Amino acid sequence: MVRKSPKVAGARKPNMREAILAAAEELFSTNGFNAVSVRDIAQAAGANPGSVTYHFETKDGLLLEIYKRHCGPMNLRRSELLSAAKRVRDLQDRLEAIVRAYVLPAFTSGSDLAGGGARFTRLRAVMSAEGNEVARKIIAQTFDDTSHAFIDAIHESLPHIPRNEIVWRSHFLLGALYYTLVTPERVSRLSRGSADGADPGLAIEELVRATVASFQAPPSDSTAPARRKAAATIKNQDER
Amino acid sequence: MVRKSPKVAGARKPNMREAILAAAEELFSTNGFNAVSVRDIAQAAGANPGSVTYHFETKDGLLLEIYKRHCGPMNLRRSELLSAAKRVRDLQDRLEAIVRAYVLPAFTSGSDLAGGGARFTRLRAVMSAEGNEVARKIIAQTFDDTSHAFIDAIHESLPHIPRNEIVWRSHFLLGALYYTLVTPERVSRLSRGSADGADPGLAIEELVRATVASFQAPPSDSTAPARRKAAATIKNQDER
DNA sequence: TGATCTTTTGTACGATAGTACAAATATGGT
DNA sequence: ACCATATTTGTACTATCGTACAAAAGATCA
Repeated sequence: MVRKSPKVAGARKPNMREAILAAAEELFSTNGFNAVSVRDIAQAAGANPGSVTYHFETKDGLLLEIYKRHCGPMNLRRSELLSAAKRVRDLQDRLEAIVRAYVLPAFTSGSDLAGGGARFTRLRAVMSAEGNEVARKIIAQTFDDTSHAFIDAIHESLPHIPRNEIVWRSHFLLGALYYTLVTPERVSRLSRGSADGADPGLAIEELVRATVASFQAPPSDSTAPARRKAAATIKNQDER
Repeated sequence: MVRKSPKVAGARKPNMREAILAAAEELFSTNGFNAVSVRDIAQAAGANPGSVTYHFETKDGLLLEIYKRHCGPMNLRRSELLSAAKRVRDLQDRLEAIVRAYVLPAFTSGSDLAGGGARFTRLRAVMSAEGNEVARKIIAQTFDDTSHAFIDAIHESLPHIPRNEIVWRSHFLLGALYYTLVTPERVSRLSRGSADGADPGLAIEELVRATVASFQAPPSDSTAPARRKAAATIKNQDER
């Protein structure tokens, strides 16, 4: 008897299903959904186009499976890191730990898939930019809980900042995160080669540092009655 | 006689070329390049598919023309606002003015095209996510000068921050900007309806506020020899 | 008005898309 | 060895893609 297991036969042979998933992930995340054909994916995976249909039925089904594969592990990792971060005493350090707990799983692998973290996050970035419907549904279902948990945790470490401000700023964090994964070479180009946009460690540190500071900014509404002047001057110029 | 003017006949008749450009802009910026067919564009513009070929030769040519149409005005506007911002005396206020000069033209119109600013910025976001080649070339040629000008200006108002840090943080700014235009409804959803992600005025204020704070964050390198401890603890946990 | 040029229309062609499906092959239990 | 099942292959169908191009329609000016 000993574990025959009709599916996922342990390891030995190259698993076509996995190869297709990996190829699709890579191609979708760099070229977008519509620019990649099922034939492209099959070729990259060393498979036959029919195999894709066999394993995933449709192209949408393939995308859906990629999401299902990654969402669980990544959110689990985030929960673990968030729990640990919440136990940090010092409020400043706790905030940084929370932000790091959000950012880190997006760059590194959320499961045993090699390098899958950054690739999957890049995929999510591209799908959200393309307004992909399949992705939109999954994302709202799967990530909103996590997002709320992080927003609440950040809010607790910054009680004087209104929750809406936290929402905005965590939205900006996600945008920065996505963009860094989608266009890392732009950083290298603009910094004249002295910084590598594709270096995950560096990107994480920079992103965490900047984001923590942004969360700590004073709220926009009904505060700082002074100061306003110079900014208002410029603003009037802006709008003719 | 009285103004016949072969092109751009003043107003009266609907200008097909403009209609096609507008339709393409809208469709590309919401669905991506590859998901939109020339026929879709023609239909949305009330034109014949052949007209698109006549005016722009190819689909790529149409995209190129959209970029040419907007890049000049938007960069001009940014230059004007940047010049004004640089004249602000107070360093803190100047930084805010510079950031605003960068953000504002991306939301509001850079020329007389109605509401074109946000739409075109959204288009750039989507194209960059899809790795579109036509866009990539134009962007590097057209926007890098502007980006450097802003980075330098910010650097001058924050002399103690290394230039590379400014590059990273302005990169994050652009990512946040893009993402806000691409997925505004996410803000509304997460803030439980009490904030409208699609409100440009609100988005600009929040973005400027958060970004200014992020620029002012202390540099990551070789600073703050204390503090490090708690963060390092969490980090070790992260990496197993 | 008639001649000339610009713009729009209608249609068609070859390429490629997603997917279906039967045949071929590999696999694992008996 | 045999069978049943799982997987892979090869191929074909239909739809739609970007684009070309000739004909129709509209505009401009002598």
